[in-house]
Amino acid sequence: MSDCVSAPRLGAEFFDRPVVEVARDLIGCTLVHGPTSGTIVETEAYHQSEAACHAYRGPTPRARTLFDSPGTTYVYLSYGVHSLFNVVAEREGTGAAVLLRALAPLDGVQTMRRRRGRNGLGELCSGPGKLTQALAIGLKHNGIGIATGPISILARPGALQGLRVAESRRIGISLATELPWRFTAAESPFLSK
DNA sequence: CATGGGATTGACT
DNA sequence: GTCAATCCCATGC
Repeated sequence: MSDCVSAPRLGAEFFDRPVVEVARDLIGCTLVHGPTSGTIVETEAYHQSEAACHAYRGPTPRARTLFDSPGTTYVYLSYGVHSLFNVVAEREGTGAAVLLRALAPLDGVQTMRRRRGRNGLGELCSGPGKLTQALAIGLKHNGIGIATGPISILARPGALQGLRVAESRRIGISLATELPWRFTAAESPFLSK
């Protein structure tokens, strides 16, 4: 198989599995929006059964999207400043999603530099708020299908099949911090700080 | 209806 | 190391 052929787009069925599996398997896949894309190097899983998840208190107006069908996007505003991008996992009616926390920039690097107001490759997508700014993902992209909409995820390319994935505890939360639900591409220089 | 906090970032001491 | 920005939304009266 040649890596010159782009990897297939992930369908909704990829996300119709336990959210922790989905989070781990998204490492090495490619997030694409228009001319910009990057390799996913850091993710976190969130599930309605633990208190750090927005779905913990049921389908409130904000968390409603989390209970939608697998493969639906969940975008919300953090600290009144940053849009954070998630993809809903598990069957419809279960509140669970994977937060994308960092990418290794691939295409459209100049566009990312302009949107971010930063030049360093390591400053473009190395955080959940940074990658949405670099890829121009905002609240208007909440609740759309990752399998058919303008934002897509491509399967892990052959060259990355041997990628080593590390697990650790989630970052930036105060509840359920003991769960090892953060996944990273081992030794990637593009992880969040 | 009023209030408080947050799955972050960047600037500054 | 500290801290403000900025606003949606969950909660409580």
